Amino acid sequence: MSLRHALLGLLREGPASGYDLLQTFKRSLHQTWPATQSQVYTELTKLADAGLLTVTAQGARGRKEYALTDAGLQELRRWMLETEPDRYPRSEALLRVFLLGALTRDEARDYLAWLGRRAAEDLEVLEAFEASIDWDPEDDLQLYGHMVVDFGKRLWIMSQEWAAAAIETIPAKTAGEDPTAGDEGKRDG
Amino acid sequence: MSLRHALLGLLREGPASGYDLLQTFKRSLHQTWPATQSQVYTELTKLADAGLLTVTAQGARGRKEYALTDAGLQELRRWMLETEPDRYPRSEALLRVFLLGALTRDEARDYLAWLGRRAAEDLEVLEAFEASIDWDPEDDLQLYGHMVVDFGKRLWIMSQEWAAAAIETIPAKTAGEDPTAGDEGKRDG
DNA sequence: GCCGTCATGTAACACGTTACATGATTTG
DNA sequence: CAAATCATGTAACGTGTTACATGACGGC
Repeated sequence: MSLRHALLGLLREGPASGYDLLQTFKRSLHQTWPATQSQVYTELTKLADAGLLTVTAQGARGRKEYALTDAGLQELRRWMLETEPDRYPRSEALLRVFLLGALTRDEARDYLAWLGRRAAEDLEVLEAFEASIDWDPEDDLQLYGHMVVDFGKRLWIMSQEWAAAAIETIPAKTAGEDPTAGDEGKRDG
Repeated sequence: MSLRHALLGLLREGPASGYDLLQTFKRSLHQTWPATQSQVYTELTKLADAGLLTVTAQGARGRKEYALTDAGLQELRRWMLETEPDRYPRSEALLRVFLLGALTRDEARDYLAWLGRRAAEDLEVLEAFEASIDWDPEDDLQLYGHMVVDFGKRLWIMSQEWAAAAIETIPAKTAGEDPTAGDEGKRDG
């Protein structure tokens, strides 16, 4: 149940509407914790019902501004300090590496090369983003946001190196390679 | 819908029961794609209904052995070749870094140090696992499994380096730091 | 005969995605 | 006045987790 706490965390910076929070998710949190419009509005209503947020203003077009309550801040801190984050992020890209036996070795090499290229693209995007901001270490959002960006950069660099090395470990063509033909690739025992 | 394809992929290696597949998930796939008992049995039934698997044997204690059908192999290859994996894995640990402003700077440093230690532990476990196996590059499961292990090792090494660097970027104590007291930490504009 | 492991299944609930539905305000 | 953007909400569905429920087989 992390979306709840992500919202509490963002509201710590000051009051905001569902729409505002949605923009924040799109702009800065999407690569770490994506959230849909539907989810955000529903969760805000629940959080307000639970007393962790309050509606502080009603603006034009039915806009509702939410603010963190004391109970909300306590709950956020409790979650941060007393619960452990999931140990392993679920990576679909890596699951596919595991299942690469379903493809020919050429197709497997292509997939790994593609992962490497995608990592390179993501790195470029992050570097451009990083360069566009004058990071102030006295501002919490920027201090910790920059850490997340740094993690991302290191991840994509590492991924490229890994993909290149992985391709090299695939043996050159041997006999009888055709995954569409069921089990014939493995004869041995 | 990746569990479906993970099961198809594992059954490519030969027929197996739900119980067998569950062991595989626990032993080798848990860090990449966790699956619960409930989920596996339910999904196997659905896959069989859809004709992507067939029951090839009924053993003792109601054991059912499933095998991949032609349609199943085709579906697996279609998924691997024609669909793209999610771009960003969802990391709760990283989300928390983003929200570290809710803690004091000392607490934030502790969290980052803890992440570093956890990465070190995970690296040790992986290295022990890697050393326990004599990886045969001609066996698909081992070839690609080893790639996943290598990715994990690089990830934990990178994570340790990142955590150490991140701690260094937190400025030494400044004035008025108390996250329990709402917004007072930020005065400025 | 008891315990551990093998073995499967279902029900309730939480979380996440997609699609639908509506309408006000601002800008050109 | 048309289009873009602001702004919220709900319904249906798919996926994932936890808990419950049951029972056979093998070894001691």
